[in-house]
Amino acid sequence: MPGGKRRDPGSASSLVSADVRAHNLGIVARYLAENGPSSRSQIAEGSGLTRGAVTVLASSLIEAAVVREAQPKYKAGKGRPIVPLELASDDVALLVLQLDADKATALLSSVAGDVLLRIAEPHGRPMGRPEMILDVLAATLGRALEASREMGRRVAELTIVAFAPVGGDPVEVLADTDLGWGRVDVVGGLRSRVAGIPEVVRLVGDVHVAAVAEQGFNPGIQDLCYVKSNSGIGGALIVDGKLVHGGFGLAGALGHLPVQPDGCECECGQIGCLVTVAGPDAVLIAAGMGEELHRDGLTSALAEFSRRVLVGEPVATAVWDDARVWIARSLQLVAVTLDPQLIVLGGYWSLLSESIGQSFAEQRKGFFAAGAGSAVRVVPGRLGDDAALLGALWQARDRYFAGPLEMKT
Amino acid sequence: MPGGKRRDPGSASSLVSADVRAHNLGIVARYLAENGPSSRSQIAEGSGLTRGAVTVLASSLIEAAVVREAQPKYKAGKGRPIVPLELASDDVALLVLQLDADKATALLSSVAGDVLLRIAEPHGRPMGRPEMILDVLAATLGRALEASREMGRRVAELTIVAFAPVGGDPVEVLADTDLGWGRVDVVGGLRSRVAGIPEVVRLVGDVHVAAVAEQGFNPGIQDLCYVKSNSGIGGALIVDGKLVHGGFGLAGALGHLPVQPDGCECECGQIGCLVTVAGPDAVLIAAGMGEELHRDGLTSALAEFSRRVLVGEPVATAVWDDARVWIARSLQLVAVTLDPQLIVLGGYWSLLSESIGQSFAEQRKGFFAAGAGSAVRVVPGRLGDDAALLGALWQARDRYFAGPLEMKT
DNA sequence: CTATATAATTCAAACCTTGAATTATCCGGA
DNA sequence: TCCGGATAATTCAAGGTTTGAATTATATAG
Repeated sequence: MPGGKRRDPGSASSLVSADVRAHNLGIVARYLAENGPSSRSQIAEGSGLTRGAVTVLASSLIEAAVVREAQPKYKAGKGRPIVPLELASDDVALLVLQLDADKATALLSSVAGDVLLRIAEPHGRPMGRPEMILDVLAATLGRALEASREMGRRVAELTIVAFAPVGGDPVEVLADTDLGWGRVDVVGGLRSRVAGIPEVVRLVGDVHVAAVAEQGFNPGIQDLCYVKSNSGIGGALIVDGKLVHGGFGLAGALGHLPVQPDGCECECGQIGCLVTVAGPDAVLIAAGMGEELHRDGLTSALAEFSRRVLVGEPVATAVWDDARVWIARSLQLVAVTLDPQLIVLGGYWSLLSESIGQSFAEQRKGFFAAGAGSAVRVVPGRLGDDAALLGALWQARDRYFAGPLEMKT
Repeated sequence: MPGGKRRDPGSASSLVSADVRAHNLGIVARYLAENGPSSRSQIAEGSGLTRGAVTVLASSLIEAAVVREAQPKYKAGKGRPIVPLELASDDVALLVLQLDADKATALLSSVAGDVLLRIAEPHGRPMGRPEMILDVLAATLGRALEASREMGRRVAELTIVAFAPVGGDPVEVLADTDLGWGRVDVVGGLRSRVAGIPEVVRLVGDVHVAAVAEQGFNPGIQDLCYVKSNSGIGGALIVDGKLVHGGFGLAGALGHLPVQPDGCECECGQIGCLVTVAGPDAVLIAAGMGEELHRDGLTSALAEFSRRVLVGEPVATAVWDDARVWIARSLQLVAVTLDPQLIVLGGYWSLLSESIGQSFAEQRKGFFAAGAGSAVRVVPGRLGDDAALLGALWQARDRYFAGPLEMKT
């Protein structure tokens, strides 16, 4: 029985008929996921497949209960009416679990993208204590799994959105230096706390999947740099349409870009990291907002800081005018290195993106000004806080459709 | 007649039997290119294809004269003797043309990788004059094409290795800012000077293809940063095994990384570019070697400078100790951004790679020291001045074998 | 009620690889 | 000289796949 053959993913591997079929099945399923209910002819038209082929492929998908025929909509045309196909998989769900500084969020979705359940559970636990954090995650996860069970849906895949870069092994370990977690086996820790966790579990960085989501909202963009500031400063890179992980999973950690050669020491050990000059704590302290920070928490304090800058409050403005120059310098360092088409700002920077864009333009003014390289744009993220959840969901959906029939076994 | 169908390369395209065959033909051809003459069984073993399939595929390739049966070597084993298959294509050649500051080089090669001809033509023309440079290139190209004709070989593909980043359009235009070329239609200029230029012409950056070559010599490395200094400072990035071009073709231009915030103005318009503090001219002038530079040329002067540093000559050493810190800082900026597995130093930096590595280690000492990210290594390039030529040749060969039968039409 | 138009299906044909069986070729020993 | 053993290469039926034309299905319009 071919098709289940394992191959070395590094070198070019031989192809076989079954691979063709799997690929084309994926095309049909993804077409439905992206374009909503569609007739077989529409799919054929839009995908380049033949109508006959689509018929056969659709039959397989229907038999596997991945797709079903929907109610024929009221129609206008002349000929035989359309029979819309839509994603079925009513017994399957995708689950995304995200941990923030102040809450844990669970998002349960159908493979078609419909949100089935959203839990946002506030917690007051200190982020620096892995065991307590895992308890919080486990509780939320348990509720989501239970809800899924009640709906009669099997969770095909669990994605855990981590608040920091994911270490070398992309599924097992979370290595966070900012919080001093070292290496923690998140998945193992959750398994020992909650029963019924699906086999397929992925651990992804929040900025990474957020970058994926923002790319999806900017059609045609293949090279993108996403930078976000909330708790700390994080970043992720998309090159040639694909997320960059780097050799050890740390690509895009722009918060620790040593931008200021004669700066002060960062807790990471380097000199003049971007976080030391433009990180949220540094900015709030410099703006004399330490009190708000302790009283209202980071997110509120940053929102208030942004407000003050936007209305032109002198102290905040002065602080920000200093900080955004360093941010712009960092962006230019990345821009020179990678030559992206787009730089997307997330977190509270999205509120202040215009001023960052100004600094960036000044910083970049000279650089090959006559060449095409000056076409890079700086824009605020369009998805706000949901970017990471959405990106994780899209990734999960894409993986699900990569082999729609294999996952049904 | 399917197979010739054009598809949208952006989105996922449907697959068909013919694609399977084309893919597997490519596997067989590439296997022979990489491993030399091999029997059908060896190919089957090494590629994952069935012996039966290899037989059929080989027949097609033999019929198309891409492959032929070689002389059966004297054998040791017991059973039926091996019939080695080797790449034929005796009527085809690949041509690479490279322009340096002091010479133009043409490399004519069989698709199997055998060098058929190598011309190195010194020229004293000023690099800043496109028309004169094109004359030089045209002369060398003409000689190479003529030689190929005499050998009875059709040049399937011409690759021009440019000494600077290639602009947005990856085949037509060379945009060099360091030399003030602006945008020059290199291919058009050559076509108007020389007859018989093949249809397929690619224009690539020297550091880009050099990076490809160095990656090939470091098996298993998928994320690599190649940095070279000779005339100026250039760099190229390989991410997930693939060369990065960036949105506008300028990725990896590390010479213009603004590493020194309070530095002096660069001719590119920015402040504190790496070239201003560690570029070849800056270093030679600071070391009091301006005279050697004018008398012996850049390459000789840099070789002499390297020698002085290696023997510990005080002035050169002092200059270098200052420069390599900035180089190391730049490398760390890239390392944080991209998290590569390997940083390869080319040009005269390869001679001084150890000292650069030292500075880099110090620079990096604190950074996530406990994490996996500290595993990046800095090594000298192994291929010297031929790296670019070799890389260009490998790329051309790979492209040739991507569709061995299509190219025979 | 008929003509028309569009959607979906069917089916022979062509293409691919698989995997077992068969043939080819050489070595070593009796 | 002859024969068994071993390995290489080929052959061939079988089972996938898509294609493309022909066919069937089902609506609307007049």
